[in-house]
Amino acid sequence: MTNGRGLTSQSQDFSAWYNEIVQQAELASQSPVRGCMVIRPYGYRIWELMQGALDGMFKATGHQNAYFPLFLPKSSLDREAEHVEGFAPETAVVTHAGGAQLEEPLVVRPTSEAIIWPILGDWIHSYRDLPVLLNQWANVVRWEMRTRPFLRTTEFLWQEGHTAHASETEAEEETRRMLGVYRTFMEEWMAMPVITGLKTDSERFAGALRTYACEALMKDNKGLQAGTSHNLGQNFARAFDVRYQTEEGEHVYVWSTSWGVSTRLVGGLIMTHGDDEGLILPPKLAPYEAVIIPIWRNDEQRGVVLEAASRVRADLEAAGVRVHVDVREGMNPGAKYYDWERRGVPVRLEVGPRDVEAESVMAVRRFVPQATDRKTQLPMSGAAERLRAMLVTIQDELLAAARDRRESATVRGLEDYSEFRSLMEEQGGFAYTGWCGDSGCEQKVKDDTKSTIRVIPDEEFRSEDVPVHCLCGAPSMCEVVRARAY
RNA sequence: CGGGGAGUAGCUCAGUCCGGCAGAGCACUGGCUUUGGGAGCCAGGGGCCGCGGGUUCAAAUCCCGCCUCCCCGACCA
Repeated sequence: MTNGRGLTSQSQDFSAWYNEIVQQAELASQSPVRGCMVIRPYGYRIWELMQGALDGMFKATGHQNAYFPLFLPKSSLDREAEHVEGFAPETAVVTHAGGAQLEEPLVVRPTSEAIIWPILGDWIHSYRDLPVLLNQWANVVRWEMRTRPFLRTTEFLWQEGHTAHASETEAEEETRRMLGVYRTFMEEWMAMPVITGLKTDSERFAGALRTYACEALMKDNKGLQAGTSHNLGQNFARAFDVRYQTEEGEHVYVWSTSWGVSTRLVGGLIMTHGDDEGLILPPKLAPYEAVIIPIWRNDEQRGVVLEAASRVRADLEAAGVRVHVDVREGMNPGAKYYDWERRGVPVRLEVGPRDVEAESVMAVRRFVPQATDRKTQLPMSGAAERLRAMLVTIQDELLAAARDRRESATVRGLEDYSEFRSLMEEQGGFAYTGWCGDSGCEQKVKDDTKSTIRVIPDEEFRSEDVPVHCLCGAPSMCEVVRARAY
């Protein structure tokens, strides 16, 4: 592994470090097709845990799952002008099928608005049909020029929420509600702190009125757009003629939203917590929260130790802990330690003759903050309770550490452009600055520094002393968070 | 599309300059010994040397053409 201390300044090292974790933790591998990715079982399990948590949160907010087709007629994508302009360049188009040229080309969905809205039009007639609150788990294809495992792949897995509402107010509430759901998930499950806020027009979803986003800061001090929630206004309703009849008998366009997070979150997880030894997983998203390593010197000990290990496993499973006993033969305990450390398992439980003798197990943490013991001896009876408490602590400490890291890489109140430039050039990180509101100025800063306005932060993230000047010197219209980003 | 690098065993690569039996480490298979921080020994399996053409008695190696991948840009809600 490359040296972690070099990670903030040398993006090439970080890139190599990232790719190595993806491979060595067996999260993903390359596919024969350019930019596509094979998600391996261990990596997929992490995604499944994410799916489970998110899906529960969607259900709790009244959403239902549905599934819409992979292909959309090209003419359908063309219906919303801004939408087609934004997506057409990166779509894959099927021109031949069934041994013949198709009369109308089919677009492999880059997102599903253009297939969902023609269909929802048939479902929605009356104010009584609203709101429609749908979610879809699916794959989408976006033919990006440059790809990176999990962060930007040609095909990726995601969920996309699509809702229709009777009023603008309701749609806006929904947009904000789901942004909040994402934030809760990212902080409480991924232990990845985020800044929420509004995107500028240039970064807005193609076809949306407003786009909100969750922005996280990775360990190399680059930003990651972790999730977006769009208020689509009546744009898609107009484009696909989706109207409903009000109580008063009027026919009016519905207001809609869409929101999504993807397997990119797995990449975010790696770059938020990983270290020189490999992956570090927050307990809530770890395929195994604990792995038991049995240790023995001879056959007699082997029997005793394995018996004790399976007893511990049974106790932990009964307590709802995801646990695995590593019984692989012909592998030293040390080799197993390294193996599971690379894979980010939060706690390793060593069970050897000494432990059996003492009726205890040795718990060794993967993530060890300052002034914390790496190893803790747990009594064999009651190990489950102690371990559960330890996992809760680890989850909290990971979030706290990630938040500290982000804060120490955050600069506020910067008004001097050359200072800003060298900050982006050298350290990176989040910079809170003013913005005049001009998109030309936004573009110039991007060209000069490769940094972009990540969000216009929500109130709770704003600085106490908001800058009065934009980086260009003009009066500031609002505070913005700038960073180089993935 | 521009700049740079690389294609040889599952992986990482040496060998190419200077043509002469296809190599190493890791991984894999079998056996024995091991196991509290990456095990050791022995035996074995595995190759269109990216593709096509040329030069030569002889090409992984030299020449010509093509293809692919990686990195840095351009692109990216």
